[in-house]
Amino acid sequence: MAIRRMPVAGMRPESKGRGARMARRQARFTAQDLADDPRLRDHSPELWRPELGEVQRRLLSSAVRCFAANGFHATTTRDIAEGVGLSPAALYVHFPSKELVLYEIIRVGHERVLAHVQDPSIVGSGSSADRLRAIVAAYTVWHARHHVTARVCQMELNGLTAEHYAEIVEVRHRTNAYFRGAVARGVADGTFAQVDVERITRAMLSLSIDLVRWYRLDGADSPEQLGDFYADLALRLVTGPRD
Amino acid sequence: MAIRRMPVAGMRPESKGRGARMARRQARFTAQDLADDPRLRDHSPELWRPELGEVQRRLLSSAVRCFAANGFHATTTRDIAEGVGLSPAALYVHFPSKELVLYEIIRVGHERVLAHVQDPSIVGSGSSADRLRAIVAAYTVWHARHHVTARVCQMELNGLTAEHYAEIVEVRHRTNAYFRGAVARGVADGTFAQVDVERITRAMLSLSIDLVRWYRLDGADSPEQLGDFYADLALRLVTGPRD
Amino acid sequence: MAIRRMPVAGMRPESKGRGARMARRQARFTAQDLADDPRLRDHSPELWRPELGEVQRRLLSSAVRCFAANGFHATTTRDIAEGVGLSPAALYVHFPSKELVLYEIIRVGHERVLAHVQDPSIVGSGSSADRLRAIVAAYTVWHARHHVTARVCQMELNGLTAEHYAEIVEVRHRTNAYFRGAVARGVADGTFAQVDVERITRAMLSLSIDLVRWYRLDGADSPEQLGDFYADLALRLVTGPRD
Amino acid sequence: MAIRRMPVAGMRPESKGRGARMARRQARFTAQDLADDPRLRDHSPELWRPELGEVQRRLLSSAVRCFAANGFHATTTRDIAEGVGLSPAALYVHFPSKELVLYEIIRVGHERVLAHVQDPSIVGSGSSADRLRAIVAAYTVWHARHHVTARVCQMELNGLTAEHYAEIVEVRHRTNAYFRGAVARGVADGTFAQVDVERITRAMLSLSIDLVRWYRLDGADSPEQLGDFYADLALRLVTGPRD
DNA sequence: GATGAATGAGTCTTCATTCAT
DNA sequence: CATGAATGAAGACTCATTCAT
Repeated sequence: MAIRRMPVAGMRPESKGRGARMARRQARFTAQDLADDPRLRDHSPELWRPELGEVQRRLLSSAVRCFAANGFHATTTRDIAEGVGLSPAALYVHFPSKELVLYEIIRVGHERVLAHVQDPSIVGSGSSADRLRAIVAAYTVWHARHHVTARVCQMELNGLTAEHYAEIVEVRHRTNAYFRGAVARGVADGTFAQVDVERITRAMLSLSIDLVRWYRLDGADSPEQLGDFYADLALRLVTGPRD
Repeated sequence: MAIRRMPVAGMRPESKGRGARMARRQARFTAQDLADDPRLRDHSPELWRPELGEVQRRLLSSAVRCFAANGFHATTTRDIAEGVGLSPAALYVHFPSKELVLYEIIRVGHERVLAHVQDPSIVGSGSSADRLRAIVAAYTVWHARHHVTARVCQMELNGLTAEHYAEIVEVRHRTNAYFRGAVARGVADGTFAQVDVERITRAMLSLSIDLVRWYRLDGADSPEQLGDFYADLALRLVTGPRD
Repeated sequence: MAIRRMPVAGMRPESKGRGARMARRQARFTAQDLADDPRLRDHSPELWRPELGEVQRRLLSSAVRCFAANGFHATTTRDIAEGVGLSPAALYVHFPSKELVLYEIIRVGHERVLAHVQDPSIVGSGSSADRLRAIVAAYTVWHARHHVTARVCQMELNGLTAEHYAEIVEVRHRTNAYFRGAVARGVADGTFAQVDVERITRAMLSLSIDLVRWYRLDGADSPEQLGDFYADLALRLVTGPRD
Repeated sequence: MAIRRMPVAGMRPESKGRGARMARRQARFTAQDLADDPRLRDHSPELWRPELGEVQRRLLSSAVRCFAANGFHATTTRDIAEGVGLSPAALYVHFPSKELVLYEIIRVGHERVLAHVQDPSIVGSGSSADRLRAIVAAYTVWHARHHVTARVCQMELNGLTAEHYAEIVEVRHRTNAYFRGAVARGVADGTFAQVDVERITRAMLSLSIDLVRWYRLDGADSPEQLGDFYADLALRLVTGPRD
């Protein structure tokens, strides 16, 4: 359950470094390292907006891997471009800046999660308990299935400009409010115990958010299994203290 | 429950920057900004090793604020030094490199948590339930009381060299194993339900780790209150599904 | 009488730039800005060699405006091409390089001035005074009528390659010698005072050359009026000090 | 009287280029080339503000030579720094940006000229004619003595930001108004003919400004000789047409 | 002809780090 | 101890130019 730097432990990136200059440089993973890393498999290719071009979508996927493994600030435009076999300058043919690559990733990520948990075909129209189950499961499944992208969405927010950051925070507020509403409804209609809605909602979100630190598609749990498990836990959390 | 960039929202850091050049730069918070930010209050000064000098400890506290607010890579040695009223070169009188400042913070942080949750006077020698309660509460209290430092410990691991990273991972493994043991004991002795130890332990840790993203000392909950709350939740998680 | 950056003062070019990245960039005027600027009206379209195609001539006119407003080095091939509604690559269909666009402008400009001041129908065959009058007026009129092009001819010489620069210098030498001859003749035949021919010639040329810095077609003087005025001044300069 | 690229004609900068990559690059003069060029001798070292440090003043002198020879945009920060034997990064220890180096040069230059022509010990309190003589001579002497700096002041204005440009324009307006006043006074008191004050003032300024294109300290005229000569011409210009 | 995509070679600027004082 | 000055090594981004379509 360790927090790990995502690429394969034991593989030392500096072993492939760009020469002596790397010596003093922070060890980092190159696009080469990342391309084949099983820990960085996720389903991001299906995420990107279809109106973007092929190269743009591949650049986004490369950037997601780089940002997830090394962080936004430790990722160079060269890293991103090399992940697609292009020169650094090519990035600027498709995106106006490195920050806008990050913004596109984070914005789309946040919009997709929100849409996913609000999807009527998923949420259904059942009881408060069923509804909460569905929401938590959907949220968890999304984060697990797209865990590499989700990691960037959760951990690289400080690479955004102030303006873009504010926009993302707004989406997060809406998502959080949606969760809080689901909990509050169950409390109001007596399905759940008289829990502290704010604190309980926070805890539920924490569970799913934190999985971006450790989840792997090739691990023990499929996204759906983990979703079920966390949905169970969520229900247990809104069950008041046993008497 | 939003994730926030830690310093006060709405305060535009570049307004105090080093001149026009800052305009184009990624918005960042300077030591000045950070010194007075209520969100960055934590109890880090009591953390540092007593054998360190006064200036070293103040540099560590400054670095913690900078790393928490802007991230390791976006923090300059000037940022850290200015937080103590020194020049960048002075940092090197007290630490051999910026990375070693981070390492000192993260290492001490991890050791302190581990020591804290293992502290016999805290854990006691009660039942499996009492023991788990105490451990979760202690872990949570530590993360809340030192949430700024804890944020660095959780989120800036990729600023470490490979060697230092490996050392930290080792400590984390021991901490996680300690938790897992407490859960496993309760399951073994029948105090808890037959839960999936691995998954449940992970969930419990997630709750406390994730609080570094949003906790503030001037918020609604004191560290102890949050510790109690999360200890309650932990117990509820090891209670099997009610039937 | 100020030297001005040619486009309308107060118009902030970056407001129309290529996005946020322009902010940090040296303020420049885009082809859009320049197209409608009354200060950049001149008669360049009639200048270009008729054997050039329509698109080539329009590219030259666009380039003249860009070079005059921003300077050769601060003008991109994109700027030039956009002034004609084409992509940067299209420039290379019509010219082999950006430098050759500049060279074509400057060479044609210099040849045209020389031809103009030597035009027998203008210079006539009158007295030394009439001849000098005519030459100065013609030189001035040309620079005023084509002041945007002339500005490029006078101020962007250092954008040329060494070879092209040398060719242009040669034409300038001939032009200057032609002026010097007209002054010398009047001195020799007693029409003018015993002035220092070299210094006086330089002064006369300075007057007409410097107008490229401030002249506008929509200003107080028409090219012909200014030509008359400077011709008067020239005669006054070759009149020795009155006693 | 040719306009020349300032460094020694015949010396081809690319002969010392940085290798094959220079082939396609615009030929430029390096700091090495410029250091010993007799055409680039001027008196700039005495110009810089005394509160600046030694290194800052030497950087300004180096920058002046580079900007004069190659233009602001074709000058790299490396060029400037190498002229003082420093690395490119050292420039930023002393100036916050390349543009601010230019601004310092141009601002000081403009302030110095204005102060010089307004210096009571130079202008005296004589007749309108004496006064105009003194002003024109002082203006000319300044431009000749500091012709390399003056060239930058006159020809590199478009390297300034919009804000700095506006400040400089304001100083120029004051200088021009001062000249205009001197002419207008002589016209008003009957010392001069009823000349067109605006046009005549412009012509007088043109003479002195244009000398930055061709003047050399090792040429035929000393600054004072040229000042006398242009003062004579100026008086001849304000003498009405002979009857 | 025209252009979208691509890139080699730079350019300004930053920054961790060193060192003489 | 502290620092001002200096720098090697990057890094984001630009741009003239090429080329397949």
